[in-house]
Amino acid sequence: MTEQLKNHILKFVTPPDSELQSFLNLMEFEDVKNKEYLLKEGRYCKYQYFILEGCLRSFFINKKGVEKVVNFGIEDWWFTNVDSFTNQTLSALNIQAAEDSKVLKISKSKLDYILQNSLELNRYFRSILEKVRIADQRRIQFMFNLSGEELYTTFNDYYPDFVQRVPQYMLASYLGFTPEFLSKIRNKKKQ
Amino acid sequence: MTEQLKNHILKFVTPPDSELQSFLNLMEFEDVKNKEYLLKEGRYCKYQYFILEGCLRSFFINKKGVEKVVNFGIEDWWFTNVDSFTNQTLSALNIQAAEDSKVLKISKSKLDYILQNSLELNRYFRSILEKVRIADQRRIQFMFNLSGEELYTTFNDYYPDFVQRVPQYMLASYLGFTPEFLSKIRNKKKQ
DNA sequence: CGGTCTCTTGACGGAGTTCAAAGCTAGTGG
DNA sequence: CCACTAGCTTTGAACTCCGTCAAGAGACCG
Repeated sequence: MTEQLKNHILKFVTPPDSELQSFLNLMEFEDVKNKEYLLKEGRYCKYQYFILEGCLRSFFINKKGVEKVVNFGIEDWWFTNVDSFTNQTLSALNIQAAEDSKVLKISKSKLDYILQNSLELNRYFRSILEKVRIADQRRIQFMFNLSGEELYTTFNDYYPDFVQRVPQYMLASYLGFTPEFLSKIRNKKKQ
Repeated sequence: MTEQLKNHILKFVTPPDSELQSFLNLMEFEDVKNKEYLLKEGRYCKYQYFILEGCLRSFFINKKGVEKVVNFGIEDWWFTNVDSFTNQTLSALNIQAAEDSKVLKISKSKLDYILQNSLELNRYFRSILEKVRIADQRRIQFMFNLSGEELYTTFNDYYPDFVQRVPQYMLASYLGFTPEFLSKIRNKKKQ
């Protein structure tokens, strides 16, 4: 079950076997059905999740009562609400399964323990954060630079198979516009 | 000169003195005047910068020839183009001083060397990345949730003194709209 | 004092939203 | 196996926020 995470780690760093094993032993398995919640707004985010299969999303409800999708995560991605998890503050976000999913999770105290001792696992999580930061920065750049239609086609080109996996209204929300508008973009392209 | 960086590090971690010193010894000082470039689009981003005083910004020029500000950095912040720096790819961004500034810089190879050996400095840079990730996530949430006017007033409330430090057109660009529109927001508030 | 850089103002246009209604689709139970 | 429902997507008309363009007014710096 932790074999998949082990392989992921070994793509980035090569920790001593003992360190790696004691880390993997701290991970707990969890099976979540589509639409189940791993975190609800107003609670503390206790875990960081490694997605084995399926898809998670984080979102909040804005003043008008509309869901806003902040992030998606799929296989081999780490997923959490960084803010609530690292600062131990109340979460402004929900985390929910967007498909039936299998995840590994680890609590903050256990992760902290590991990161106080393992050089290589620090390097691993630092690398993960670097990648995520690069993704966030690209996303910000795209949001500034592209029209709604361009955002959609760009996203479609980058992740052609992912687009099939989630409802259109979630994708629209993630890209920053309404489902109605996305529908119009899609139908314009057909002609 | 490196005292300020040392203090910053000690707020997060407590590395052995030898590690800390050898790290600080690798930092190089640079004095930049307002509007000087530390990185130009199409080049490699060779350095990560720690800002001692002043203000840096990163930006790109979009298809229409308009400057888009991606980030600002001020005293006690690390600043770089993560994408170009970590992946050693050509930079899509410029980094420019937005005020007369003093910075410390370190090259990728030197930083990598440090991070292969120092547990505590790995923890430091991981913490920095966590903070930065939290900021990016908040920014994405704001951009989705708030109108232009709300973005401005929110930013104004968070960083009231910073708003005075940069030209309005840079701030408008950073917030994702035009200087004309910002001007209209500001004048509406006066009445 | 002259020039460049920055900010303001107004008229117009367009990308995307809102609201409401209807059309699909898949799952559920009888 | 069909009927029903709930959730998702489509469509269209009116509307709004913000961009574009152009011209002018300040402000700063050599």
